Amino acid sequence: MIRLTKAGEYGLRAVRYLVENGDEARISIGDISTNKNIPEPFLRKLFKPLVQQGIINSTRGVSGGVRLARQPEEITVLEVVEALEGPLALNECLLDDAACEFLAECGMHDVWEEAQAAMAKVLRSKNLTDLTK
Amino acid sequence: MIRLTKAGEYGLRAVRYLVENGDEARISIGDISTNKNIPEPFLRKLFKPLVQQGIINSTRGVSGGVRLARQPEEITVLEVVEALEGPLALNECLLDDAACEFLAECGMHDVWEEAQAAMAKVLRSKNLTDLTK
DNA sequence: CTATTTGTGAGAATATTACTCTTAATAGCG
DNA sequence: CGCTATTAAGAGTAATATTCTCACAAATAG
Repeated sequence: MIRLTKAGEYGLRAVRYLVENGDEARISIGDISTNKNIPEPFLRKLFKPLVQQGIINSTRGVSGGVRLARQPEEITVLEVVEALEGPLALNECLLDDAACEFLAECGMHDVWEEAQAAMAKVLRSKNLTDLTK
Repeated sequence: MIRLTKAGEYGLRAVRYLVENGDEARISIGDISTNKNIPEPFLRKLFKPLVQQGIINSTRGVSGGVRLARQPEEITVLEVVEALEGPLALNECLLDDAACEFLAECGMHDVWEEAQAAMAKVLRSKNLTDLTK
């Protein structure tokens, strides 16, 4: 179906919330969940890859929470999407040549590659401040 | 995960087979299935939307089968992909505004729209003869 | 120590994808 | 005309991925 999943949708929504409320030191995942209408335990999971990817910074305990690890201008939308959804790959063969049993005579491989590059270019050209406009 | 499904993969493969074997009047789905290594009953189902969309022409009975309904140069890859996978929509909000509960303040909508347009442009610029190169 | 907040693992519910089996139409032949 | 072989069409089922929940563990400020 070639569509963003809830993981991407929710994750982006949460990150945008952090961009807009970046003044405050740290924001709890519970807050984000309430304000952005995202199931809390699910959202909690989504932060794991964002932290691993160096996009988000988290601390536990009282007055802990999450915040952007870098300036929003320095984080591209592509980066966030790939952290949440895995590497962009419109077709499996773009990730792993072995996945295509007809690679040599495929014909589609190059088309997908070109389409994906066009899409990636757009997502890479936007940073997190672009989302608040 | 934002990825093509087997429906798109198999369907495109089948259509390409028709482009390459267009000389013969009609080709049975069983033939395509054997030659392109696609589960037959599943492939059968994929032809329904292709026929409805006016991409493929089918007749039942002895010496029946399927063939392209138009010249391959006049069929774009986008058309085939959309017949098989449904309309291109990287996010649900691009299909139906009501799907987004935060539309007014979304910020992502325009980004997805732009990314999708870039991708669609590539897929629209390719026709079926491009797949045989 | 205690209240608070993130982290983790197992797994249930739901949606999507992939596949199979049965039914209907068609052409050709006797 | 009616039977039969052949082929597409449609209904129904199984497998897989996604989404979400729950229970508990680990860290931290005060």
